[in-house]
Formats: sequence, C-alpha cells, structure tokens
Amino acid sequence: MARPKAIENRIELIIEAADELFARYGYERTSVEDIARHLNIGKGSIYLDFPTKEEILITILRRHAQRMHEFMEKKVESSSRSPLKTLQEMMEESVTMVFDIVTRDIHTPEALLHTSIQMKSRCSDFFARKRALILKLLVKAAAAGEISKSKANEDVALALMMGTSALFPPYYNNYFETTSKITKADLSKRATVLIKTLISGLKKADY
Amino acid sequence: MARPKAIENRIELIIEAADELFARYGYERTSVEDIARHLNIGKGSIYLDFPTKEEILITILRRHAQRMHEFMEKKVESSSRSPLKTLQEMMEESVTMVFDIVTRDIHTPEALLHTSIQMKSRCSDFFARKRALILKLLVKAAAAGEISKSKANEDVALALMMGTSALFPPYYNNYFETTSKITKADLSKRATVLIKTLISGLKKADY
DNA sequence: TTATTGACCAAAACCGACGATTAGTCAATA
DNA sequence: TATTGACTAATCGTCGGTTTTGGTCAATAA
Repeated sequence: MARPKAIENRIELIIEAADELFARYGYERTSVEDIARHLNIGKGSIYLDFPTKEEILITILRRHAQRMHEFMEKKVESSSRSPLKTLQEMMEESVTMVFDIVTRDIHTPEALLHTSIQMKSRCSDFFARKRALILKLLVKAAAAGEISKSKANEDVALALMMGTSALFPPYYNNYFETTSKITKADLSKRATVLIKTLISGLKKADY
Repeated sequence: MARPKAIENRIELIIEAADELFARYGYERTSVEDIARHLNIGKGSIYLDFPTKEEILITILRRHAQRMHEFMEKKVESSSRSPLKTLQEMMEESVTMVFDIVTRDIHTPEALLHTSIQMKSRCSDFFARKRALILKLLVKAAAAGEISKSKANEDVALALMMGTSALFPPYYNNYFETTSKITKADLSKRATVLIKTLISGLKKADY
C-alpha cells in the first residue's frame, strides 16, 4: 500500500512561507531549515519540490514578474485611448509602480527583482516581455497612423527602454550632481518630461 | 638665508607621476611612497602640495573632465550647423568618446571618472557643466526657431541627460536580456536611434 | 511501496588575532 | 625655510579554527 501524500499543495505552501520569511529577514538570512520549521515539515521535503534554495527565490520572482506583466497587459488591452497615449501612460505608471515596490521594503523578494542585477538577468524575459508589449503598442500606433510604420520595430522599442532605464533602480546617476536619494515627486516629474519627449519624438515624420 | 626651492614645478611633476603610476598599477596599488620614489623626492614633500592621496587623484580627474569639457565646448562653438543638429552630434560623440576611454584601459584615472560612482560624485560639476552646455544649445535652438521656447529650460536638459545615461558606464541593463558586454558598434547604433528620437521629440510643438 | 524525514557531510561563511602595509605627521636636517 | 624619512595609528589581507548551512540519503512511517 503506497503511502498517501501528507501535504497536498506543498509547493504553494513553501513558496508562501519563503516569500514571507525572505521579506522579513532577507534571502541570505533565512535558511532552508527556517522555511521547513515554519511549515512543520522536514528540510528534506523542500528538496523534493525545489532543487536549490535559489530556485525557490527565482520562482517567487518569476511569479511577481508575471503578475506585474499581466497587470500591464490588461491595462493596455482595456485602454480605449490612442495607442501612443496608452504607451505613455504605461511607461509612466511602471516607473512609479517599481519605485513604490522598492521603497516600501528593500528586503522583499519583489524589490529584489528590480534591484539585484543577478536576479534581473535570471528573470530576463521580464524585460523581453515588456519590450514586446511596447512593440505591440508601437505597431498599433502605426496602424492608427499615429507614427510612421518604420518606427514600429524592435530597435525603437529597445531605444524607449534604454531611454527610460534611468527611471528605474538602482537609479544610477549619470546626469545629476546630487548624491541624495531621489523622491517620488521628483522622479515622477522627471519621468513625465522624459517620456513625453520620447513619445513626442516618435510622432515626427520619418528620419 | 631662506633655503631655495629644490623643485620648481613640483605639483605638476607629482600629478604627472601619479597619473602614470595610477594608470599602470591602479590607484589602490600605488602608494604615496611609490610616487615619491619615482620622483626621487621625500614622501613628506608630496604632503606639502596635497593634503591627501585622494586629492591627487581628484586633481587628475578634474583636469581630465576639464579637457573633455573644453573639447566639447570648442566643438559646439565652432559648429556652423543648426543648434539642434549640433546637440545631436555632441551627444552622440560623447557616447563613443567615453566608451573608448573606458575600454582602452580600465585602470586609467580617466576611466575612473566614468566608472567609479564615488569619483563621479566628487567631480559632479562635470555633469553640471555638460548640462549647462546642453541648455545653451537648447536656448540657441529656441532662438533659431527650431524648438519652442518653453523647451529651452533646465528640466528638458536634465531629461536629455537622463534619457541618454544608459549609454554611459556602467552600462546598466534595465532593458536588455543579455548579460554580455556591449560592443562599440552596437552601442553606437542604439545611441543613434535613442538620441534621434529624443531630438526629434524636442522639435514637436508644445506639450 | 512510497512519501517524508532529520542525521550527516562537505563546503562556505564567519571570526578574531596577528602581521604587513601604508596614509599622514613632525622633529630633525640641509 | 624647504625638505625629509623615521614614526604612528589605522587599515588591510591572511590564516587557523569554529560555526552555519545547502544539499544528500539511508532509515522511518504510513
């Protein structure tokens, strides 16, 4: 007689517990045993579902990225405004959204997705999908006659992401003389001016 | 009878020697005594001219920044093209210029100005002056009727610097899925698309 | 028979003391 | 009075010993 599973949705429980503990104590400072203890299961059980500790984190991050992307996608789908206006809104919104996530609690796994270079590269399709979303809006805008067709391509989408990358963590300072942390109001204002200029630049006739 | 100075232009000599040694061995790995030995003077003499070792480095960096700025300024002054076109050229050129400096030899003090966050903030007026130069061209462009007057201001100048900051070291990747180092050709291409979009965005009517 | 466990292992992290290096000082010297 | 180099205090890197912890697997429980 086969032994029945004691815990049904163990994977989910592990992710949930890890998410909470990582957020509270940080990834490095919570051990796999901590997670197991928190769930009253053996440490070995965790390794039945995840090959490594890091994989737990990656899974959490991917889910967060997925949620964030779905949110943006839904927003884009449901928008009745002009494609270009929607693009502008989407870009501005993602700036403040990420800022909020990062400033709320830097230790949270969600914040890690935006602050850790390594995690970024492990979840790199997050950027690829964002770029795809931008491209989609560019194509729409071209179809609507808002921009020239020649601008609805990968290169322009990438340029938009590069151009706005200074608006995301780690908020690298290649342009400003202060070292102090940027405030939300300030970031928001800068984002508006920059994104407007970029969007406006798309509208022009072909170069 | 006062003792006559043994070395006339000691400050210059120290800067010269430090520049060479820093470039060869790196700032950390060359001691003040190395510099003194290289010039056959006592270590104490160096502290007659410079309060700290770091101040020697800062002096070198400031000079480099000064040279670089003068080069840009001259270029801008002598350009007979339209102010906006000149701005575009200047921005594109500074991208490749910095790339060359950084890739030639990462240990060189000149490279440090562009790669070390700390050094950047110590030479922060480098960025302020670049921004001033951009603003100057914006004002010119407005006077020439190329852009609206309302866009010839500090905020727009800052937006341009933020928008292009991804084109400078440390080449932070908030937009791309590869982790590999960027090539000059690729950087150059990305710079062109991005800067053209930004410049084009300025031309548009008021937002 | 199979899901689960926790003792076990090796490797990495941590610690703290010791020794070496070096930025910066200052009384002695030219 | 310009210059020096021995001196000091603090930092840095090293190294052994100790602890922690990610990951394994034979034993156990159902």
